[in-house]
Amino acid sequence: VSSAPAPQPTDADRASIRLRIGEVAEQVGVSTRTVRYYEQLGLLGDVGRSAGGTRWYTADDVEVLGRIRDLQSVMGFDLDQIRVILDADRRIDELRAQWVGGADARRQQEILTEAMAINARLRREVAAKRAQLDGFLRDLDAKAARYHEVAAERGLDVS
Amino acid sequence: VSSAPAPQPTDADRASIRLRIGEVAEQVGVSTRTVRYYEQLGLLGDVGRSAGGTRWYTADDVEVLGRIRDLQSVMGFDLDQIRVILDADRRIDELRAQWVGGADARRQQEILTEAMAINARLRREVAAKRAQLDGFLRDLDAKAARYHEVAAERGLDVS
DNA sequence: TTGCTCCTCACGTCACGTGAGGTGGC
DNA sequence: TTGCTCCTCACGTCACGTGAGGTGGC
Repeated sequence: VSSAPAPQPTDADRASIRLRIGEVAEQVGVSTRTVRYYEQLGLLGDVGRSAGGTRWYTADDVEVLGRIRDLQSVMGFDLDQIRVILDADRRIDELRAQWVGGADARRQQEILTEAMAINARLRREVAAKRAQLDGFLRDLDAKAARYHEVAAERGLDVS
Repeated sequence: VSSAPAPQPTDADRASIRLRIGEVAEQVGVSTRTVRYYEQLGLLGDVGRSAGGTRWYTADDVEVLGRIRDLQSVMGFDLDQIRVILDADRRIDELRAQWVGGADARRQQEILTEAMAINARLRREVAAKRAQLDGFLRDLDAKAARYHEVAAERGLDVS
């Protein structure tokens, strides 16, 4: 952990960064088995390999893995649902790359509309989950209050 | 769905209510297989049976099943972690029942202290999860804003 | 050259899903 | 008595965990 400010990686850096599976697994907080499993399911696209067979990962791969982990642990989605979201992400990146190419405007609109719909649906689901958590929090606070009452009634020391 | 106000069940009602597995499963929103699995793991205590072998559930059972489902779907806990919380719940209920009995004050204090500790830990975990969800929500809003920008730049209609 | 990390099977586990084949209860 | 629900195996699935046995790379 350096105290110097982390240098912002340029696009060239992002593409040239080459991490081994153990490094990305630790950065993302999953096991190497998990990283290989996601590749097997096709969630990571094409993963680079050295001549000897060792996998090499880029900064983009790390970002995707972090996104999978978030969608899984925070929202509880299964890998099929996550695949849909990742696919939309990728199509949007593609669209962004075609910015100069001036591709079919009709197709661009389709992709953008779909991405916005997925984003909006996700937002609703996250908001609903937040509401559930708030209810949970209120229950816990009510319970804590009751515990304190009982302790006071019985003269128990639970400071 | 009746429009009349639901009568509050008395303690006697709660104990005498007898539901079959399909009814409780539907009320809680899980499968009958899941209800049997939780019983097999010992999360439900002793479940009643008719002479023919059919399981009978009380209102208390429905409450426990709902709690399991919440702890699982909202917080993402596994069944071993949930077992710890349910056990604490049960010890607290026991303590409440011993109110008149005037049991060992030292033991009561132990139980109450443990329940409060579990409650406090749970509260911290729920609050942390809420913070994660808030971060997620901000990301989604930023993304939606970018989509709208891109659409405006390119003159796409994504109303 | 020595370790540490990587590789590919392949079986195990958790939390159920999903029939198969048979009995129970309003 | 007729259905619909319940019962118990038991195999399947998803998302990995966990060795076994062997090779790779600074």
